[in-house]
Amino acid sequence: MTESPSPLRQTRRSLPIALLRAREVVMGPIREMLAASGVNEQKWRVLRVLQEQGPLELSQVAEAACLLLSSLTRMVRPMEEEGLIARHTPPEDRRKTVIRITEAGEALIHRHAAESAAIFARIEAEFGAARLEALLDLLESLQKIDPRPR
Amino acid sequence: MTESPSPLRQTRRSLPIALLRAREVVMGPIREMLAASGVNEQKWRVLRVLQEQGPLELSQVAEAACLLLSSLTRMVRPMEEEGLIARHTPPEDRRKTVIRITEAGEALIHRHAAESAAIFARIEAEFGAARLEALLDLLESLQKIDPRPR
DNA sequence: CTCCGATACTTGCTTTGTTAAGTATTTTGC
DNA sequence: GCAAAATACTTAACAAAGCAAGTATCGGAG
Repeated sequence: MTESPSPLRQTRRSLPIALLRAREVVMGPIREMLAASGVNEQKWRVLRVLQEQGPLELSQVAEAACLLLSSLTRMVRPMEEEGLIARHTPPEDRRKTVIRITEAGEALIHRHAAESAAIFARIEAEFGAARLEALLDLLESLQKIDPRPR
Repeated sequence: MTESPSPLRQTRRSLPIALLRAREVVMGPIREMLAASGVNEQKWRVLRVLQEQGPLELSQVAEAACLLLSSLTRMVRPMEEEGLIARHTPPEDRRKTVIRITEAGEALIHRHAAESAAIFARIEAEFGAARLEALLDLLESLQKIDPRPR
């Protein structure tokens, strides 16, 4: 096989693909852990946001949990029925919906707190705390750029 | 607002969220660009893989483009009908399906090559070439770890 | 007070992600 | 050879992502 494919073989490293794969590595074990409780990654993110930041409007939750508002809307009813969150409409602006985490929701988070911490500890140990910090710094500042040409 | 929410406000930086947001920053403009041609991000990834690596078996494409095989299977027929790729079954192993990019597919890539390059050039310029390299290195080595506890 | 544009969600529709099962071909072990 | 295991997809079914369009409030200009 002389293997000199006509395509230019640019094989430049791809940032989009690297981000996808990294996400898989990190979230795979988390998803696995959550499967036992019947919550998925998105519900987990919503609960974490509510637990860390207190009651929020749907738009704020969507922003913080990296979800589209429409996706969140569809998650809210099931999560309320499962007793994980509670919602109310503030009388001063009835367009809004504010949700908060319930005790059952907090309990669910605490049930997984140890394992979740173990997963991230493992990542930190395998990867190195310093490199993890560096990665987070880079990712954070990447978010600040405006990639639109012109 | 005294703002001292009862939840512990751990506000630890979250690797999963950071990866999600970074992906949005990078892929947002690409998706926008592709919308005009009626191809989505996944088809774009498949075409790029084929263009860079030449004809491949479905499994190999799925691996390279970060898709599940079942997702790829579903995309292949429409992409073939749109004339972007061609498929054939190698006689020496008729379980396999090999796909390659067509001229129309290459044309589509070339139509967007300039804009795509501009987007990544913009990212590189805003973010810094050295930091981009560092980020890619970190992401690449993150993929190599095994995050399962124990 | 009333109409108009902006907000904050909601819904509908299509495509994808994910899992699990199913089908068609090889390959292997006796 | 030949049944059993492995490989390489396919299909089915259902939750979730994304996008566009629709609904209910609100805030303001006249």
